[in-house]
Amino acid sequence: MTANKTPVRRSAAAPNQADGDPAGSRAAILAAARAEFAVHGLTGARVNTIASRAGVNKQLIYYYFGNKDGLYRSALETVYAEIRTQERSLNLGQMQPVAAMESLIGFSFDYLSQHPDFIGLLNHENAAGARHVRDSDAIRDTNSPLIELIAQTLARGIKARVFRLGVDPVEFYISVAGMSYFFFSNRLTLSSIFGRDLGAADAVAAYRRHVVAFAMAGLRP
Amino acid sequence: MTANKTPVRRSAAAPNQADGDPAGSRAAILAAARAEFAVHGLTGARVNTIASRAGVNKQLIYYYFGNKDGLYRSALETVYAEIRTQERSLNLGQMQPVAAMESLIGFSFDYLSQHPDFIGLLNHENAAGARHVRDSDAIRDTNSPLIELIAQTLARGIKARVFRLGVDPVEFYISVAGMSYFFFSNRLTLSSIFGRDLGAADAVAAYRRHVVAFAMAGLRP
Amino acid sequence: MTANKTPVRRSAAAPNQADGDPAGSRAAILAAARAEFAVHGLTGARVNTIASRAGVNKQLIYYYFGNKDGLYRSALETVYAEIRTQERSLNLGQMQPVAAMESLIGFSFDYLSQHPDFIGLLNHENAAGARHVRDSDAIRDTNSPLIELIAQTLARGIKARVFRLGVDPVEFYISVAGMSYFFFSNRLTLSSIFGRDLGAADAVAAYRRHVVAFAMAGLRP
Amino acid sequence: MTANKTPVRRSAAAPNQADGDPAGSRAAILAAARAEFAVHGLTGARVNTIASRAGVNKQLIYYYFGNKDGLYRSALETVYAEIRTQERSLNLGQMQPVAAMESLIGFSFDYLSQHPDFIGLLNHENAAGARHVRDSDAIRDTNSPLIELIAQTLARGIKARVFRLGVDPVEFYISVAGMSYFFFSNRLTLSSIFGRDLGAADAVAAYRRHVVAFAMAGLRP
DNA sequence: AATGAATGAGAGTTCATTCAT
DNA sequence: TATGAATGAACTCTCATTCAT
Repeated sequence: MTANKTPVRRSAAAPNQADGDPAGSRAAILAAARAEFAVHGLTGARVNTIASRAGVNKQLIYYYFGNKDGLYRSALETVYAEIRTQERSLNLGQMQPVAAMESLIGFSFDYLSQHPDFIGLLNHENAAGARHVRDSDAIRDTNSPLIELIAQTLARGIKARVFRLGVDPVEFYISVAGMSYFFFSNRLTLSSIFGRDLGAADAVAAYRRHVVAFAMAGLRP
Repeated sequence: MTANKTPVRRSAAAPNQADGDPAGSRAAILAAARAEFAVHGLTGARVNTIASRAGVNKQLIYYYFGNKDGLYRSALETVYAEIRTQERSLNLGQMQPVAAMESLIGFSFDYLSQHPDFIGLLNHENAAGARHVRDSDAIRDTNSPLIELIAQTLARGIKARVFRLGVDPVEFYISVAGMSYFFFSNRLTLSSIFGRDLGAADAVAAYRRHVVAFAMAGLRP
Repeated sequence: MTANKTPVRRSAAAPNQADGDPAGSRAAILAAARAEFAVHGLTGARVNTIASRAGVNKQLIYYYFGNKDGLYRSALETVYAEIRTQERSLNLGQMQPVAAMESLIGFSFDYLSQHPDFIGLLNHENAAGARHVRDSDAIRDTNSPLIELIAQTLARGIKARVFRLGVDPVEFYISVAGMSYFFFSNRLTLSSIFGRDLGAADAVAAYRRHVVAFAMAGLRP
Repeated sequence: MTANKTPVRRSAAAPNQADGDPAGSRAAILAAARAEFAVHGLTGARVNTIASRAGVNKQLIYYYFGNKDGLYRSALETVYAEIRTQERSLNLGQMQPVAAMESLIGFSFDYLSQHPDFIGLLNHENAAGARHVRDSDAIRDTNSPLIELIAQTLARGIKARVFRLGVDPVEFYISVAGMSYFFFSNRLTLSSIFGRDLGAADAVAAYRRHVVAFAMAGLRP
């Protein structure tokens, strides 16, 4: 009667839930939201689905995030914060220009490979006018270190006569990211059209090698 | 939509409508559908919106296309048919390998630049599992001549010692298309993040030059 | 097989419904709305209740009136239009001033007696800030003939030395209407407080006599 | 309510709150409740709004009043208790009948003028069936001294030959209260309809004079 | 006395679709 | 070929209320 009075909880019913754990509930909602929004976009996503995937009561979403839009904004900001954190952990200063640039290209490829949510969210956000990214201080204020990294590495490579002159860092970034992004983003239609399974591990590995080689070739003097 | 809906007279109100013109009505619906699906995807698109943009009665959509899914499939097939037609009109056989390849890269860039609907439809289709592209005989059967064109041009260039060996046509195509596709697809978020208007005419022109130069550099022996 | 093909309809299920009769459906919705809004106000009213009382599908309300607010506005305008029509049918020109004024006071009493919806709608509208009345052109533009009638009758009575000078028509109207309005509007609490059933027919009749006598006494020179 | 609800710190934010002051919290809740119920009625009122206006945690309302209905009942009883107290402070015995009656009419007008909450609560209570007034012992048991005061004053006036015979005190009360009540209760719609601002101080003062004069004229022998 | 977290029921509204002509 | 009327299912969101501390 005294000890173990903890009432029976409905835990373990849903996979990601965190009952009685505020921070956990919030995190579970965000994780489920990212996945759902990535696939269906803001309009197409279902709050019901997010709630049940997160293992929480639907209304808790409104309690924490106000409305669907607020949840979407939070999911978007979380995703951007994550990639920025990853980008910041890149340490290329010690490496030779060529190796540094190869790392950077590889990182870009690998990140997209491992974060399909990021791609999905960005695609829908762009299709819908990118209003949320534009309006989010949190996203705009934590800017990417990549452009700066690229610029520095390009400069070092030019000095070392291994890279050619006249490459704009932003354009270079867009090209490199685009080669990877398009591969993952459009993998399904491309696989259908070409009759080749681009999701297979060896296809991915081969394309990774191609991207690195191709981009590096584009930098040669 | 507000008060006292005494049936709204819609004639001559909508720009794309074609009263009493069967083929015109059908075409107007398809055009409106493409635009709507491109922005919102299959789930997010609204049949009501498509009808009013096309200037036709909503029920006419069901009369012609059965249901929303049928309309989506038709829109998708139309869009693919269009790009295939354009691709087929490319005539590179007479050109030198370098010029031919530059034409091809430029064509890919320009087509995406001029057909944002195509990008939007593909993005949503991929996000939703690419089921419709996979299941459409019409799309799969009219396969792209680009891979073959690339392969032939690469071979000619290798023979002429202007291109290097070992470039896979499909991978090359994905890289080249990706550089352009990502630029247009993600133009809005990229503009926000980089604080640079990538929609401006000079930015587009500059990036086009970059893409051609960069891809060609990647082919040098 | 040929004749009597009319499919079985669910008619006669709900009392006020008018299946397949657009004007009837619209009217049934409005009637149900008036009753519901009169009792519960805009916020408290339930669209579900209105639909089922009208015997129509809930969504038909949105089809015809856009939203709850549009329905409320229409109900309010209908109710005002009705009382204006009744007021206009008053014909006092032929009567002697005293008889004319007694008719007018009696009309005001009787109308409120027979239209509890009108009272309920007005009470809620005032409680909520009277925004809809203020914003409705239809209501403001069809102004009441009562003030003019009162003014003319007062003038005739003064000339005939049966009414005193210095009575403002608007203030007189408000007083007379108020005596009746308050009786019907607050009948329930007044009955409770005074332990007297003010809804009983004889109580109503007695109060009617009182109002006429009291108001007329107030006009004596 | 918008994004990222990290628990809003509400202390010192709301004007009426009384942190750590039990009686103050209770009073703040009641005051907020009266205002909210007066405008929106029992059904339309929002517990959330009352809590935030009172500057207290929503749950505290349940701690003190059980549920929304209990809070409503308390608000209603408080309001009735207040007017009864005011009524009891009237001291007309020393005054001449005419002056006494004028005081009484003026009191009724002034009280309604100064207590719009009272009007709002009564209106909604009547619209909803007056169940709470009927069921509240507290309200029914502390009956109004006004009817007795009116009866005594009328009797004194008849004796002094300044009032006529045959005026029923309850009917007289309803008429007098009605003239004032309707003016304040329906001020907004009346202002709209007549295009005259009945909330202006001079309009109120003029109408007060009218009511007193009109009612007194109705009592003349 | 006071609070943050959580929930079930139900509200208004949207939407694809069908009916009937 | 074309349209207005009508509907059921589902969706976002609100709200009173309870839990647990």
